[in-house]
Amino acid sequence: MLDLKFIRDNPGAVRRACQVKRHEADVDRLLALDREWREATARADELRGKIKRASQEIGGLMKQGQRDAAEAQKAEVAVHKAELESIEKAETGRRAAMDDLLLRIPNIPHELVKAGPEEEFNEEVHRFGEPKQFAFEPKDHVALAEGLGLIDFKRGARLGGSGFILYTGLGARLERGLINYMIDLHVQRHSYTEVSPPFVVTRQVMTGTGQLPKFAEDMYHVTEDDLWLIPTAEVPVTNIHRDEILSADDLPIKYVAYTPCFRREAGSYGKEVRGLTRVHQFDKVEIVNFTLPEKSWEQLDTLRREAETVLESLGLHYRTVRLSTEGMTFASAMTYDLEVWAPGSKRYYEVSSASCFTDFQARRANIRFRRQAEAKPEFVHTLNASGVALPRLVIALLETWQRADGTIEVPAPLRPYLGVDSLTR
RNA sequence: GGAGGGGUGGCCGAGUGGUUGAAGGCGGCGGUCUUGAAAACCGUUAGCCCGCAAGGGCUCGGGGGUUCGAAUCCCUCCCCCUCCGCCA
Repeated sequence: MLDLKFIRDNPGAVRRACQVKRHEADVDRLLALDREWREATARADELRGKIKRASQEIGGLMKQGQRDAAEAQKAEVAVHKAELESIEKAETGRRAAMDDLLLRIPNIPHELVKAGPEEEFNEEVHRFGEPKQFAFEPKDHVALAEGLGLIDFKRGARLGGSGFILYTGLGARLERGLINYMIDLHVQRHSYTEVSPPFVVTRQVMTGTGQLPKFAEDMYHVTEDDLWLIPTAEVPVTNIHRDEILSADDLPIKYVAYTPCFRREAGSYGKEVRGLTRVHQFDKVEIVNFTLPEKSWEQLDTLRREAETVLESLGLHYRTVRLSTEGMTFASAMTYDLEVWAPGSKRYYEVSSASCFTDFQARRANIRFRRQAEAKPEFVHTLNASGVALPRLVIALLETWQRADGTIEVPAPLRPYLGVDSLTR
């Protein structure tokens, strides 16, 4: 969330952010409530002070045995308390309304981010390799995976319904091998600390990273316990340091985590749902950073490169685009998407989003740091990137490394993880 | 799931109704001493909200209640520990 003080001082910038990101948020109502709330608070504080002092006096009077004087004071306190209670009642409701509005205001985009729809204003910033040319007509991943017995789409759907995948044989091993390969790469080459978090989290944690309250319908919810299945490892991993004050010496903190991700994808039926392109449960390796505020933009570039390394090491052609305001998520200030080329499908697929959230998540989750021992705590900046999401990586991998006979060459770095040089029947 | 114990400041730990935002210790910071360091000694050391400021208010796991007054009493929820049961 944004700093309420910032919103007071820059309502124009906030309204503009809502507009260009296409998020409805009632800034004017928030500001009106804020004004009333501050007034009420001042009066309430005054009354509390009076009651506090009077109570202390009563204590003294009682000790001296001056009962009558004490009773008189009590009567006075009762009057103040009555007023205080009525103010507090209104205040509680107002505060709740304010918090709710505040949590629904999106982060402010960085100046470099272009305002407008994605198709027009996304901006390519980097490109690696070229679309691979074949001497034969390349198949798409569904044909390849079914031909080699890597995935059983039909039986997967039998288990979880459409959008749930059953990997079989080498397909299952490919999944596991890719996870291990990517985690090892980030740990060994990029100095990440590996963590393995819960896949189900509380409401509070979902609010910390910005999924709640706005996006409840996108997630699987265990109502009995009010627990939520994570849509990305970003959620538990960013919240590791919730309500903590870190030391500047600890920063940057870099975590890598494998988790499955669960997404209801309500309302997106019929769109891009063939094979592995859009599924309800998928595996992902995620990288998360906590940084000093002044280092976060530089860190975003590093983070993006770290994600790109995965694709490059596997010999996949991709392009990196900076998303326009309408493509970015609610909490992000700047996002790069990595889009990998899938020659059988003849199109690019998004396999990673690298985002800087500035202090937006840190403020919600109350993650702070101190520059020196006696310094005031400040909010850290949080960033994350997929490093990388599996299903679409598998699409690109199968389609890129396919041979004319329908078998798949395993890229060299992956061979130790699979124990084979090629995927065959 | 059942029984019991417990959650206090960066950490340990005292505190069972009255000026306690909280003793004491450790740690941190500043200083004295020292060629330097250590030791010793002195001082200092929570966060949040409102306010230009002066200042005021809130916070002892969360919420609610009793009371003139609650870290201290009551209710409720959460978390941790021990034992029993169940179980991968």
